[in-house]
Amino acid sequence: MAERVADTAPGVVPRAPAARARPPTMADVASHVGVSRQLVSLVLRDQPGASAETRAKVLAAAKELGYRPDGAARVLRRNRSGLLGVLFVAGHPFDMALVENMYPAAEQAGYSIALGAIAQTHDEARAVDDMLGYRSEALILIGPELPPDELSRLAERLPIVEVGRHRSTPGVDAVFCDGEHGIRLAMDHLISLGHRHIVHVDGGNMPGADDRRRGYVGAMTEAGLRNEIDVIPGDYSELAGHRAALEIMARSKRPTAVVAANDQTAFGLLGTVTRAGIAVPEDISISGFDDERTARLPFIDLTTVAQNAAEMARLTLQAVAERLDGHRSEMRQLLVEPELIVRSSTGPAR
Amino acid sequence: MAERVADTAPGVVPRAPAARARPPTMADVASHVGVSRQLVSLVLRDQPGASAETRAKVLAAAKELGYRPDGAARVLRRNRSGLLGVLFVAGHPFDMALVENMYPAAEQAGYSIALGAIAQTHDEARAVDDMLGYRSEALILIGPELPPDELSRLAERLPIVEVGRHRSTPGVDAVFCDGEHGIRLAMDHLISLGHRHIVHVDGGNMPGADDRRRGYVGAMTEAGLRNEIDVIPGDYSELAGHRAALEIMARSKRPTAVVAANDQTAFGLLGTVTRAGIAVPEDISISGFDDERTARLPFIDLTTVAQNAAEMARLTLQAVAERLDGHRSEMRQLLVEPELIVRSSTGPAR
DNA sequence: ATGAAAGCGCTAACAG
DNA sequence: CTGTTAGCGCTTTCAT
Repeated sequence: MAERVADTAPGVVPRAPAARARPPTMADVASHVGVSRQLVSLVLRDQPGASAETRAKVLAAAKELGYRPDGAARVLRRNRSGLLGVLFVAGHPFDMALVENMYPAAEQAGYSIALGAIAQTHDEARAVDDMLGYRSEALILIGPELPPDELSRLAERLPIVEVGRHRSTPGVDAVFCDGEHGIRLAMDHLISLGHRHIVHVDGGNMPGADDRRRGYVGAMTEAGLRNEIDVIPGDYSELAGHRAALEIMARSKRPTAVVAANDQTAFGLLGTVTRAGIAVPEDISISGFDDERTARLPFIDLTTVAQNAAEMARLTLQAVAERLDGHRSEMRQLLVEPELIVRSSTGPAR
Repeated sequence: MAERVADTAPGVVPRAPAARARPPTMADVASHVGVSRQLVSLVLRDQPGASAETRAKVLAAAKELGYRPDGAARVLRRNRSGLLGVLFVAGHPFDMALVENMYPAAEQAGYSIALGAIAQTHDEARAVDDMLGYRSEALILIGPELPPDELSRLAERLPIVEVGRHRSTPGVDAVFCDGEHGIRLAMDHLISLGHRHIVHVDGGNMPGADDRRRGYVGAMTEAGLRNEIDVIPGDYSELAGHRAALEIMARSKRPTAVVAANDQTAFGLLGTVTRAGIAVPEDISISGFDDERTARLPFIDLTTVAQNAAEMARLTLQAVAERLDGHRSEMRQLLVEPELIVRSSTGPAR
């Protein structure tokens, strides 16, 4: 691999060898002020028991010395880490949206977040292990793929919340979006636009995909379109959308609308048919699910079913707090209602 | 917000109140086997000093009791966390690719990774604070936006590596891709295809954008196209690509090729012109930078400059290890050579 | 090969 | 309001 050491920019003198001094401890702060360690502890935790004067002096000294509390020591002593392990799949846009919303939700509940990415290089079991190693007090699993019995086993040790899917895993809380209803919203919209030949590109066995498929089948059935039911298998990926588009374009009789199981699949469909010269929505309507960031881009402008990530994060933290602080022990499943966002990728049936 | 508690699936009996027993300690394992704590410690750390028989018994007991070492206690005692703080921007695809590659690189070097997401809800300073709170031994900042002097100040406390940009920040190591050379590769490719009117949509002041702009200007100049130099301002986003596409389409004399500062901008360009019925590459050629996952999708198939994320992660960990284990104190800047990947978004000038 | 003693930096319970 | 004492779970001497 090509690699070399670049010259340091001319004129820039590298600093003296960074002296990595032992970071200051509470005792350092205390002796600097001339009080006891414990008093410093009180002040830094905003506990009553120190005079305003002492308080000010301690705070000043802490800042001056660049003191930072040692998390390890605190955790050890308190026997609480205040940490919530959040697992997400690297590269799944909606997972990232949930993660972003977990930060403020956790902060409000008085917890902080330890992130674990799931990737080819780092599987879910490893990530769970990491979080357990950090002494996480609860685990928030975004779209977990771990088998339910393993989660149940984990749930005996600490509270677990599955986000984005619900498998009625014993002992495990779940926060998820009503996928069946969400797809029905999209279907109602399309049917009201006159579409009858509507294809669903499903999500295979990805989290929540079965609900969405059920929504499609239910809506078609109730609209008297049982004979038109047409599910193309997929897996929530752009590639699945691409493949489905190729299949559809090869048909002699094309559908007038496609309901994708998620936004990524919808992008695959949209990108592929557009490049083939098929106009959206004039020739074919396409809808997605998630309302990820890219769905809102003006050149995509995808009609989609929005999952409310902020609300899901809020409910997740509520569930966690009830377990940790409220001593709830019965499992809960919290449902968030989705919302249809109509944009320009859907239009009247031709 | 719509919300309700879903019924627990029929037939599923929620488990008994999960008894959150105090996790077993080393002492528990020791007394279970009938040896001392210290011996258990040796065995679990694979240190010599225990008989094969004892070793086996200890391991068995640990597994049986579901023992997990307490990270906090270990860190406290060893006075090393073994943790590397990795900061990334939530939703930046190439950042995620780097993160993925950091895991195996860190593991090989004997470190583990603490992840900090940078998002609207959680700015870079907060994320740095989090990492410092976990007692990270070094900070790996992917495309940092923090001012250089702040980084320099941090670097007095612990090793810092900037990944993806280089600002010759005193005391801070940098691992980055040669953006100037990368863009020149793309330019050479386009010029050899006969393009002369080539536009660059730049990355404004995003990490690495200045190098890439310099590459464009240099290549144009050397090709005798100084008068054709044409830079449209951008910011590495799809939206910037979209806006640039609108501007280009409104012109009476359109360029025959566009060199985008990164892949996201290229997607914005590609998506916008394609939907407007302009054919790529027949009517216009488009190239990107990064080679993120989506660039490889068949319906995008973007000609782009690949940054080698695995190599960058490897060098990053090398830099960290040299500081932490090898006691290097001079700053280093490590350059990774990019590679042009020709796909179907570029073709001969019309 | 095994164990005893000490202590990492902090906080909790209690005494002054 | 301030200080004392003790100990979280582990690793590191050092002695046996």
